[in-house]
Amino acid sequence: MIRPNADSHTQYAWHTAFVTNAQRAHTPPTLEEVAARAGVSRATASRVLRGETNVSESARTAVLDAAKEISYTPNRAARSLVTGRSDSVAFLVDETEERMFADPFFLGMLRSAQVAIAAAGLQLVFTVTSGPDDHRRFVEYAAGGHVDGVLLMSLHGRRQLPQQLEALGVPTVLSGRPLTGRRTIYYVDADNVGGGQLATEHLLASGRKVVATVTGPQDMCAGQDRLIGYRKAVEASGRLVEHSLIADAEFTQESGFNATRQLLEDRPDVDAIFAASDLTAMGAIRAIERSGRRVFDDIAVIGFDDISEAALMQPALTTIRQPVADLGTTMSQRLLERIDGGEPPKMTILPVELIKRQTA
Amino acid sequence: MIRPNADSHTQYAWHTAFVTNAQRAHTPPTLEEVAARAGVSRATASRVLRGETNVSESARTAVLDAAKEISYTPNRAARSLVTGRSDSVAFLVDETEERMFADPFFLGMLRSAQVAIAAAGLQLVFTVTSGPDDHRRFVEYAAGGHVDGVLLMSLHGRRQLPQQLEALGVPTVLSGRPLTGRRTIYYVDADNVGGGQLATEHLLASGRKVVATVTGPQDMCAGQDRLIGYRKAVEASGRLVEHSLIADAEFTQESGFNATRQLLEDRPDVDAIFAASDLTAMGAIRAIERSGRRVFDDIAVIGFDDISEAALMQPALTTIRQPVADLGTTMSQRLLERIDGGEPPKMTILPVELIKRQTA
DNA sequence: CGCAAGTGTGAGAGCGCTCTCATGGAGTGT
DNA sequence: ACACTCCATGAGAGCGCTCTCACACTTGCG
Repeated sequence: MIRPNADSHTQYAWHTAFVTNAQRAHTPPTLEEVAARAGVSRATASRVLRGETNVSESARTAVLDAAKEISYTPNRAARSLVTGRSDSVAFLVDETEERMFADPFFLGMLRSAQVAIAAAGLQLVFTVTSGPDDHRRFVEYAAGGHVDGVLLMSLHGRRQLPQQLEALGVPTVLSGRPLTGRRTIYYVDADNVGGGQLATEHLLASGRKVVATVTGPQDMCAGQDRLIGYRKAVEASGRLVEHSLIADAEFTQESGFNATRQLLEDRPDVDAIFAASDLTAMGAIRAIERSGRRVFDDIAVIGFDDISEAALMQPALTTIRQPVADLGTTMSQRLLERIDGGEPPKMTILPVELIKRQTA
Repeated sequence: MIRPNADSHTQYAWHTAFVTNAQRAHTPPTLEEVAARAGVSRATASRVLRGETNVSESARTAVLDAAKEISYTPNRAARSLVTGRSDSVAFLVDETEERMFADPFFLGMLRSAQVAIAAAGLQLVFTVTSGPDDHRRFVEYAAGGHVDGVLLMSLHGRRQLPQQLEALGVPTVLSGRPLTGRRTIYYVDADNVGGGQLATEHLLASGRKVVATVTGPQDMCAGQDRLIGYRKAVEASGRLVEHSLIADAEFTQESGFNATRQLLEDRPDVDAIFAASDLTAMGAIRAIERSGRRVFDDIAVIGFDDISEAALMQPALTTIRQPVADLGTTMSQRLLERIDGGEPPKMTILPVELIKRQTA
């Protein structure tokens, strides 16, 4: 082992010391060295560095000084080995990378999670899975104790991933209400039902007569719930929910465009559309314009999400704002709390908000 | 330690076994257990699992079977502790999160890096730094041996981060030609000079007479080089490079809009614009339309990057395609090679490509 | 003044793995 | 048959840290 000047008490940080082997040049300082330099035992040095209080003031400063002098950073692997914690959490998106990166929602979640997790001193391991093979691999990986917890985004269908992870003792917090095992799973979600309702009520209240909806995918709770909200509002207004006013789409521009084109053919009398996402709404607007009608004047459109493009586009999109940053932050907080052994609320629904712009 | 059925040779995977303590329920199987079950020593089991060849066939299958039966996954922390490798690399973006998430370029890089790194069996630790404080913290972190290498994106100005990391023995690969230390730093970049030249030549060749450019930030090589390309092409055509045809901007829509508005006031005779990025081009187009002129008919516009919006917008944007996926993949490969002790080429410039659409 | 309780400290075990080195048995050459 | 190499294997050390436990030493109280 090459450890130059190990006992020469040089005042320079270890990494500026001369070394011969360029490849494996660096042997970072160990706790042992800090302890020796501070004149205490490894145990005491460890206590100081971990912030325990039952240490004398003199020992504390000696250790802190020594650590600083040699630029000591604890070796996470060693700590991890004994504590059984890895100080990292996985950010897992159950989508193809293509869709993950196409959707501003995920990016917003990644962003806020990154900030929250980094602030707690843990690292974010970023993972994308699509398909059962990936799931199995990830479960194995998590089982190996490589992450202390999982932030799980956008679970499709009735997949059992969260249950499996929890069974392995890996705390998991889900984004979006799960379709199964609602009792046992921790999740954070936006008020999708309330948002769908709010959007539809707004269209109705502004005097629109024939309010249609372009839905999201029905294998995800966000898609389901926003449609439920639409239904509720229509029924509350004393009307009948007409099947011909419900056009199925995904959370993409493309599918929104196609669904709306068909909708406008089937029901030329439509004068308002609640699109289940902003991307869908953008597709709907293109379809409306393509059909020769005018947005707002002929057909009002309201979206869902409030992605950044919504405010910038022409005309600016009226939409239901989802608190993406809050969602990510709350998920992270819940997870961190669970990792520390706490018992935060199992579910949290965050409120949404109507953002009135030019399309409705 | 709770380890139920430790020696009962149950055929069930360990994590389905009954356990009492809900909090720390799980003690994943260890190599020791695999070895015992296979009737070999820890050393031999380790050899098999690491894929060494000097093991008898009978031992190999016994170990593999045993590992499968108890769903064994090696503990990375333990391995890491002895090998000194962490099997993870950092994806570090030297920007505020805001800008990181606003720019499709970074997202594309993140995407391709994620795929490449995951394929190699390593994990991607995602980090965003802005400012010297963050840099210092990151250097400390990397010094602790927590990552085997760093993918560094978008280093601004003359920052010394890559040099520091290399000095610590942490292999680093940069995206974008560094402004300092070019000799010692590994980097991958697109042919920005060639791209700028190609774009400008295309405008000139299609009969445009007064070709302006809206630049990128001049504290980054991408901004500098694209401008150099513009200059080269203008000079090669036998014209003079006019200062009044160079409008300064950042890689954002907003700044592209403002710079172009000013440009059109100063030089109403402009009939073509090379914008240093697609976002800039989008801003430029808005400014052109706002001024009452028509894109292409009055003023041709060409961008740089070929972000996904470029193909979708109306009119579709002519641009220089940067091979983002290749860039990320190549960076990752270079880094992996270096981590394995190889000596890949220090610099790589990937070719760009003219994508002709409707604006030029 | 004696005993219990409290406080700071160090010795040492051990987390799960890799890797070196010694060993023994099979194969090869003379 | 003997020395030799070659190969599969296991024993055991040790990576850097945390944590338990025992030990001295103080302090408080009857």
